[in-house]
Amino acid sequence: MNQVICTVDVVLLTIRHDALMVAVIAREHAPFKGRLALPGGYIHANEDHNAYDAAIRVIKEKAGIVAPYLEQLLTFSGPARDPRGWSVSIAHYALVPFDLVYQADNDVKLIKVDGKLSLPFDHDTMVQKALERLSNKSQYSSLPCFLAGDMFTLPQLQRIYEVLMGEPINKVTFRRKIGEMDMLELVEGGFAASGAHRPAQLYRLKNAFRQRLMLLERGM
Amino acid sequence: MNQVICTVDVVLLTIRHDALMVAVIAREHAPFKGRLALPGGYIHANEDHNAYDAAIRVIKEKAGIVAPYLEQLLTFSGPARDPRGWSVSIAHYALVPFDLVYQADNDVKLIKVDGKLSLPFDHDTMVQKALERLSNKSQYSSLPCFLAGDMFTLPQLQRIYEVLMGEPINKVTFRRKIGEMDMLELVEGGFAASGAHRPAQLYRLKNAFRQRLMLLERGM
DNA sequence: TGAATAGTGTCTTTGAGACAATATTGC
DNA sequence: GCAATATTGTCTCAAAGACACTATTCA
Repeated sequence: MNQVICTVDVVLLTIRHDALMVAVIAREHAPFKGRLALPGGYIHANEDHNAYDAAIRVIKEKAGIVAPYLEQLLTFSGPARDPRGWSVSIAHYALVPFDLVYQADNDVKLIKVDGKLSLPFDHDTMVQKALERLSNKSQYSSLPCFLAGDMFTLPQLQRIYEVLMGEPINKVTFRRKIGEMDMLELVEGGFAASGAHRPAQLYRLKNAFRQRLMLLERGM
Repeated sequence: MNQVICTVDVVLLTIRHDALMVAVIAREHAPFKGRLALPGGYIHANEDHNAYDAAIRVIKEKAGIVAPYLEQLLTFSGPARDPRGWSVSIAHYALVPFDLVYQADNDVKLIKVDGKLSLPFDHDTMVQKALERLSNKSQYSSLPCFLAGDMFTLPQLQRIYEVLMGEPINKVTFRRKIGEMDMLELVEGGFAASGAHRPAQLYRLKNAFRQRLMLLERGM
């Protein structure tokens, strides 16, 4: 009556060339052995403090990194989503700067999220729900900063916001909002030169905002 | 290694005399037998289609009603939250008009949520998270309508919004927003007389909005 | 008629977006 | 200087809130 399989899955997202990418790995075991799927695994009751810790462990084991941002997404459940039987998967989503995924020693493949994914289980739905959550939260928080690297320019950050929200933002408004949030500090003497034009000032997140989200009263 | 207990819990909320109340029931079995706690129970793998259906079943069994609004909240997990062992509880929250809870034949008790609750397990946290979610969603959606009855006046609805959001709303702005959402229809000849003053017009939700939320671009 | 709440009109203030002017770089 | 992008100033327009006026009921 309570034969329920308990797992966690992680929708690990990053951004590259103005495109959102999701991390997938070839499955080592049945079911769907060899197929590309979201990183995931059983909850280890003897080892994990809770599902969040299980997700941290999965990211570390499968992608070799510690994600700057990780949040519980939704829990998927039912008799048919996993051929092994009635199952529960506590889905999470993680945001990681591209360099962090790329430099790590892992077998992760990155797939653009705008095409058809055709992942096994209900992983397509998980990705879709993660994108919805991300799109919503980006409108009224500092969440997108976790996809930028340690240092970034305001035009770069604006492009990230635009990719996540799926629509252009007014430049003046964007800078006003970022100013209101008061979460960035200027990198002294740091400029990003990228061609025959004025270089952009580099910024970094203030320490206080590396651990928590800044919320906006009114959205972007 | 995968000895995990799987349950669902429901934060069933209603509003009475401008105060938010949560439904609790005396526990029939150990642990915490006799203590007031959120309605919940094991997932029945042979019977439930998924966790959402399990929550519907729990509400029906324990409170004798079908909630107009039900949504998955968060999943709570860990070795210590339930004395029976490493457990997962998929928490949901439900919104129900007061009359529906009150008329039903059940053993539900309603407690104001503003005092200290001291519920067993991590149920206090569940209630707190439900209130946060409710407060957030109320700012930019029609969610509070599910706490009103079949018919209601605009002043009544405004008071519900104010209770959920925890702050007063400008009357003119409120009516402008409700008008924009275009989700209410006037009840012909329906007025709520309540004393020595002009009676208020009764409205009801248009049919299309009984099943889905209306979202606002900018919040209340 | 007076008190009380419902409902509406309108003015003021605030904030978002448009536009454009200035700044800095490599060629 | 010219092209290209960064950064900032300012004007315009739309939305939110304040205020007040009218409407309707019962005592």
